[in-house]
Amino acid sequence: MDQLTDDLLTIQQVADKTGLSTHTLRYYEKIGLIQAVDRADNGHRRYSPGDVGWLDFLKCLRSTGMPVREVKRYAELYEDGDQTLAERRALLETHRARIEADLRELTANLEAIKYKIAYYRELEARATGGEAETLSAVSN
Amino acid sequence: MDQLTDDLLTIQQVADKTGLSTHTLRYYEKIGLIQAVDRADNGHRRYSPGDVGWLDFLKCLRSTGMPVREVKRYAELYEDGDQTLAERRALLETHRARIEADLRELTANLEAIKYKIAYYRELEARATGGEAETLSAVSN
DNA sequence: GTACAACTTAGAGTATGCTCTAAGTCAAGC
DNA sequence: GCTTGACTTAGAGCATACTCTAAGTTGTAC
Repeated sequence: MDQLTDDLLTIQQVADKTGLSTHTLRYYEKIGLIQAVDRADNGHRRYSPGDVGWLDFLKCLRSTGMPVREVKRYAELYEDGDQTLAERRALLETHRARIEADLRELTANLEAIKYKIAYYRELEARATGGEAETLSAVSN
Repeated sequence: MDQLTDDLLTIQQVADKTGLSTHTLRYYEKIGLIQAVDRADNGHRRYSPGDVGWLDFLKCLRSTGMPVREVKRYAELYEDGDQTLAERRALLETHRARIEADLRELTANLEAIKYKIAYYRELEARATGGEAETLSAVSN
């Protein structure tokens, strides 16, 4: 059970490769995030390189916060072929805008946290005897 | 019920100001993310400017993905006074590193999505008759 | 004095996304 | 021929974080 014909992978191999658990891989298939995967004669899943590519992109969408139902919509559009290209692109562009907004917010909040860290550092320095420049007050 | 003495705010005013729902404000207090808020004679909450400042920072921590239990830990340390400064700072620095990692991942995934969008754009252009440069293949 | 709106509580319910369990099949190695 | 390990299924369970409900109190406005 090591070298399969073609480049077909077992569910465990795909789990190792993608970082998704075998549970999650079956779950994603069940809810339609990935189309029915081919089976070996014994009923075991055999993932094609295309399946793995899709899973990689799916992971990218999920880890950037696209909700499962939207990934599912995207997957459905994909199955409907080329006539859905524009709609798929629109979906991705909406998501892209969301990510860019998230990045801006995350960056701004990061600055606030860095500022607080600097403030704490100053308080600690003062507590251990040193005298320092004063950052404008930020409590808590 | 408009102008209260001092700068104390009702729960609704704080909700409007912070964007957290009144439900969430009570929930946060119940689970210890914010210490017991002062009460008016009738038992209604009266939020001080300090409470609001803490809620703002709390929001910053939560929206950057710090888990509730960790925010709670931070809140507890804060209540224990100055001797917890170093620990609080350590907590924030760990969180900061997490945010920076998230930013890197988000940025990388954004690039992949932008690339896919560009690929779709090219396919669409080709479909409507135009001939274009070929981006190296990315399916799905 | 009664309607109304804003608040109070404890605790139940919901949304999202997995994650795990139980029972069973199957092929390979000893 | 029996153990072992990887797989299969349906469906239950769990983690996180709210979000809402029901029943009750209070204070002002008419």
